[in-house]
Amino acid sequence: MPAVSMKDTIRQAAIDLFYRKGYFAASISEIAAASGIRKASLYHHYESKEALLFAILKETMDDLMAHLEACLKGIEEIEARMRAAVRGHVQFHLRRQKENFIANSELRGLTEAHYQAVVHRRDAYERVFQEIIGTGRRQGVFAPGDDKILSYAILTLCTAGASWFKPDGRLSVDEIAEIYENFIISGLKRAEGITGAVIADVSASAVRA
Amino acid sequence: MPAVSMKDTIRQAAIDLFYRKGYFAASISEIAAASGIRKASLYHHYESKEALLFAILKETMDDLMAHLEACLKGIEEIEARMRAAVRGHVQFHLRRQKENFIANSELRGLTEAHYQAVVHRRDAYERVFQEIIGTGRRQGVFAPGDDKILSYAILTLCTAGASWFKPDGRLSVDEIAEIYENFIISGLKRAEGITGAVIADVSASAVRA
DNA sequence: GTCTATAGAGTGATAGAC
DNA sequence: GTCTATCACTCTATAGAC
Repeated sequence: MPAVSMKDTIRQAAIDLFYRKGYFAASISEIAAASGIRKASLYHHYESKEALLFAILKETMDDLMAHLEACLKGIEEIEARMRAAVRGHVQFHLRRQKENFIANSELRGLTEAHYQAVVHRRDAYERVFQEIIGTGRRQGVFAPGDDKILSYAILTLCTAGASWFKPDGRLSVDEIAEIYENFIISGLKRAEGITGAVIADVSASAVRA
Repeated sequence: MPAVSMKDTIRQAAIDLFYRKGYFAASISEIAAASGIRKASLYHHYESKEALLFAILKETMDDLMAHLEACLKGIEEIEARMRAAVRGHVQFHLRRQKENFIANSELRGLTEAHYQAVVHRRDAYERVFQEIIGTGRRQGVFAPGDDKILSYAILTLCTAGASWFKPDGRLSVDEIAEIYENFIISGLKRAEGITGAVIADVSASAVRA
């Protein structure tokens, strides 16, 4: 068999184009051209443009979950679990930047059934984080708070790294992961002197409906 | 003059459709239909689809900056400034959810010149946060850290709220803003016992190139 | 300021030869 | 498994009547 199959070549070309131009702006012709074939030939490997998008998103979500489970395996202490989960999330998103970007921005291109399949996987992934946060809160390791909102906050914070990260930039994947780790653990534990007092609601005037 | 101009009606219809379907997936015909006119008539008000997108994004960015400046006006103490900035950012994003979502996801639809104009505005906005973080760090109020990365973290964290927030949901805008405020201030100050020690880099095996 | 009509290009997808 | 050719449709945008 060949080093890489045409199916994988198309996949990679699609990931690249969906990332750079967006799912709707990238055409089947372009993807085929980037793969070195004509557009009609592409339909031998994927039955539709949407099927190609779904194949990418499904595999990304499955790999993401597998990576998280591998990162958490054997770790019991709750702060260590949170650190490992954050580190794993950041690693995966920075190393597979394009796919993760697509997985977070192109869900609208999916059919209803495929959309549900991807969202169910995403929900299961988020639940792992919510469980760690809830356990830590009940153990008194983390400050009181809303598990769901905090999980969204943590996940999007790390995910966002993928949108500005440059592989040969100033900071390495692990350095960035460590910055996020410390920020998040501190945010969850709550620094001294945080009262939660509500300050004045400034200038709603500048905000329209 | 009319209560709302056709130009504004089109603007609102476009915001709604760009938000729900994405810029490329939403057509001029749909926007016109939602505005109660034919598509040819739309070109009397906006010279192209891209001009319509730019008008929305430019105004959103200008209003965002104006809102931040109003929130910070007269506040000197650094922690209070950070709280006010976060609160203002969350308020604006939750109250003008759709426009902000578009401003964060549809930049690829702009011409090069218009893209630059929006990005310059976004950079200026981010610099306000970086300045607060840097000042706080130098004053010793916040822990050592990377101003830029922390500013991206803070901004995307709050921005993300706009993607799951429901105006008549369980929590109000101000309650959400307060959760973020406390999380961020804690993250910046750093909780006790955070050493910054690097834990093992787990299972790069599950992550492909 | 809105309309009908249409230009001109590109889209996703299919038929059928090789 | 890739090709050429084409279908049926949609898209942004324009011309010109009213």
